[in-house]
Amino acid sequence: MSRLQREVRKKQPFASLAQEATLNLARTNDRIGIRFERLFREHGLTPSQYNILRILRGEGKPLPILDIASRTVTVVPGITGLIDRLEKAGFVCRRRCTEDRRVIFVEILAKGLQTLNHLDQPVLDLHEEVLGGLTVQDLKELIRLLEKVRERLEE
Amino acid sequence: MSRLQREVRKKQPFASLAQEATLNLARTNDRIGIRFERLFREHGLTPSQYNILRILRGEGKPLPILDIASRTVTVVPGITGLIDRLEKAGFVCRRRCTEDRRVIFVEILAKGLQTLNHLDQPVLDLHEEVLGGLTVQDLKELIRLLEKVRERLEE
DNA sequence: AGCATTTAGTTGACGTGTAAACTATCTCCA
DNA sequence: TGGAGATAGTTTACACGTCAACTAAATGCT
Repeated sequence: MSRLQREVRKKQPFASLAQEATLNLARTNDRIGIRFERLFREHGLTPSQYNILRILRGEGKPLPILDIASRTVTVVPGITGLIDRLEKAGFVCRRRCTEDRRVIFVEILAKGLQTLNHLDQPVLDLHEEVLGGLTVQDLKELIRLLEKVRERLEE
Repeated sequence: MSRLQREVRKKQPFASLAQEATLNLARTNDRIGIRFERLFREHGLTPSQYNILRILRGEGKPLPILDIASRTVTVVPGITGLIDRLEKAGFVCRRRCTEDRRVIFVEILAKGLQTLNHLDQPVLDLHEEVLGGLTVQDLKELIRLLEKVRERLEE
């Protein structure tokens, strides 16, 4: 009986290897996500919010809202509230573009940058920790397999 | 430049292999999830709802609400609304236990069973499809690696 | 018996993801 | 120049996950 089978208290073995792999993937991702969520929450951020701040810092200059959305999994309408909350908390601000009054730039503020800086090392550490069970060979193999899966999913 | 790096339009290479693997995991899981979500939606179900129906069918008899919750990732309060919606849609019904009036059994109804039956083959097929890029060896390796990761996360 | 504690489940508040409909602005072209 | 269509972003409605606080019923201890 596999580890996963025990975890979900399943009585029947899996119908297929593919199914076992898919469920394993979901569960593992879930566990890892929980760890990061906790870390971000200590600094007043959710994973989505952290992600947006990372994008803004990485870009180095204000970005239109839809540009941000296109770089995340977040679908367009969700981004509005996300920016709202980041703005209310003082991490970013909105700035309407003067040439094209439809577009709104989002700029990361000092508080946002500071929070990211504090998080940098812990985030790196957590990445190492959650995958600490794997050797470098394992990691490379895992990455190879995951990219192989996505090759057919991203068409 | 890796596939993932291109996908997220990241300018810097990844800070570590572990980070690259974690993000790959998240993204792959996401893509797969979207496919299943679509399939379930065609039958009026969300992934969480489908999961609950599967648990009920697998058990073969009504289950107390908290027993269901403990078998899912769903945290207790979330289960209430989930059962509410399943009940309103006619997939399950609530039945109060007579010996212990605190517990409420959830029973899967004919409509729920029929819907699951219609989904069985498509679900199997989709599992095969999303992981169709991998050989049997790949699949076993992927499962091995994921379980290795979780070993240290489930403590 | 009687009161504190535990257990089962719900409610409410909030953050997020998704889809459809909407507003405001811009562009293009007849 | 003026109106059709495209584009940027918001609003609304709903499903879900999470936390904290709550109700109701059972248990257990004295």
